[in-house]
Amino acid sequence: MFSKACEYGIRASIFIAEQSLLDRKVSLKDVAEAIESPSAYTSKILQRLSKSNIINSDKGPTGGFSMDKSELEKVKLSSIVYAIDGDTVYNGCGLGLKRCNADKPCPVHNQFKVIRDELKKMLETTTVKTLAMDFEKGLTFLKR
Amino acid sequence: MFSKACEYGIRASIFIAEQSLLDRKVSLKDVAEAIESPSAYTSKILQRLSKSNIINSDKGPTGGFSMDKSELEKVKLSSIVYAIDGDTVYNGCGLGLKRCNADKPCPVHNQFKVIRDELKKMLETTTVKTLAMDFEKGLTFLKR
DNA sequence: TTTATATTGGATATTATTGTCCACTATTTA
DNA sequence: TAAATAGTGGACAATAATATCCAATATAAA
Repeated sequence: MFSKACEYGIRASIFIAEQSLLDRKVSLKDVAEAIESPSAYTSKILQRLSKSNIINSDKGPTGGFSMDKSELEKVKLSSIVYAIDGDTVYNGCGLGLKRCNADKPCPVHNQFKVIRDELKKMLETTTVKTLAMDFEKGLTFLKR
Repeated sequence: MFSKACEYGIRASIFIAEQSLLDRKVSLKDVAEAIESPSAYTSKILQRLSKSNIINSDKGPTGGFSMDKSELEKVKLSSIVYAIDGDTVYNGCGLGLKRCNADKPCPVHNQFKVIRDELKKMLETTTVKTLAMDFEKGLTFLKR
């Protein structure tokens, strides 16, 4: 569904959000351990999220990654997916055609449209804050 | 969503099915041209579909690929996807966790379950025959 | 202002996927 | 039985995705 980079990105964001709700900045190492991901690779992903203004990053001692508590409910899963995987999830043809659309549809265009629209709606309505709160309560998990 | 191999596999099956409905066997070259895919790579994919008994293949002159007209409505998209991509579409965790399930769910487990179940249902109820008939009518396209 | 710490950015390595090449086998027809 | 045709299987090549390494930069605190 998503690239591995995007999966790490979502998991990392949820962890950073959860820690930010507790007023804690986290280091790259913290993130990589929390979501069980290769840290150097995770670093690249966090850079992209930072450049897309989804997370904050601060250098130096006392530095680390964080998210603004006040803006947390504005961050939807769709923003993260878009920042890392672009819009292929929404616009890419299910059968890989370059110019597949309602006028010149691939054989599964309509069937996929239903699924895709559902997915889009879900990503656009799910906030990182909600996911972070569930994670904080121990209801969900970010590794294994 | 699916691997490129799987996309080619689905497109190839629809083309072979359509031609079989017209009682025509098709060559590898025919398939590759019809779906605009690299023919040597397509060959490998057709081999897998053949081994999974989704398509027939005959060697020698007058040989080629075909599907049994009488069994065409029994062939669902799900069989093709399973033959090429396995069950990751259904069972893989949306965030890449190895042991994600209802008991120990990832943060988006439930949200994804809804989408995934829809997708599964769609793949299991869509027959290649229907898709081939729409394609035959010129309603859908397999390349570009 | 020096030191320690943490992210950044670029180069590089590894792995999986996608794609190619070619000799071989099976089969039909002449 | 020879020749032509079409798929098969194995090795190999190219590309993209994933992952690593390390020097550079920024910054806080001593």
